[in-house]
Amino acid sequence: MVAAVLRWYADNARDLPWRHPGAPEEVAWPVLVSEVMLQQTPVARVEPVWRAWLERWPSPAALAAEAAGEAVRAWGRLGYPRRALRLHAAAVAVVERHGGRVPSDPQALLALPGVGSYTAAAVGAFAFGQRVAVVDTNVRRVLARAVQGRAQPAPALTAAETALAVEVLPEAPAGDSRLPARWSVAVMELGALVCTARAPRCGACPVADLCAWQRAGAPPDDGPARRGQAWHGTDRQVRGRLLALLRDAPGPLDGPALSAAWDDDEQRERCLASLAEDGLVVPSGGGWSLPL
DNA sequence: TATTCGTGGCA
DNA sequence: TTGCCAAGAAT
Repeated sequence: MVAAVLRWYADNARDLPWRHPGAPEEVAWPVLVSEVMLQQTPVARVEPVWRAWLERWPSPAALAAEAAGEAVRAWGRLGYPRRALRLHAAAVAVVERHGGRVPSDPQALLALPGVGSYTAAAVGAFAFGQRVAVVDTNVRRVLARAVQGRAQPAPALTAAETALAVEVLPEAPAGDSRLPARWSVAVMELGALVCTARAPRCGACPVADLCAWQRAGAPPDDGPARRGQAWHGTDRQVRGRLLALLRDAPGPLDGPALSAAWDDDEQRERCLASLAEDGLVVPSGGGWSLPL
């Protein structure tokens, strides 16, 4: 399976800018930025924001020197804007705790704001070439099908899935220390381009012949139905509208200006309060602004 | 462990 | 058109 997937990746990998090779100290920050932006966000929407972000803040120190609100503004419409705040906080932590260099130590990475088990592993593998299991939704889906014979992975990451990812992670042969990391990105790419959630292109899959799910006749998902994310009328929608107004405004906005975001006064105020609690907005001159 | 947290494209 | 889903993290 390893050789087939690696061959497929060599021929089919997308040319994504954060994958361009380089010394760890050169690529660690770009990789970290990409991984945080890619959390729950499609590649196509990340790429232009990532380019502008790194042009403006080519190092953690550059970002750390700016107001957090500028990060929120530059985040644009990527969604989950708390990630922008956390990435800014991570830059500050990198400067304060690691001399401005993104750490390679897994525990140090995990300790950074906005960096969880996936992102820490991804930075370790893709920036530093470490042999660590990178378990994202793509990897989980590919392994669920190819190895476990299931249509979809469990609703939440389980210890068994992590153990399986560790089990299939290849050793680095002599002279190719980065092969385990390449395996991880290859499986992710396979999940993103071929072994997709909805309509997998099994005819184009390099491991279709040994896929447990295919061999079982591609049975439908037998797990519990996933509950969709509500949107219309939710606090998320209201928070999104409020923040959109503030992103597009040069300075603070007062109550009347923000009332344009949502008619329901009670819900609007509640959401404003929750945004303030998250640090995404701060009181400013009787109104509100992005954090300073 | 289950929820919460944006946004927009696509089937 | 509506629901699904996209390189998760924090609580």
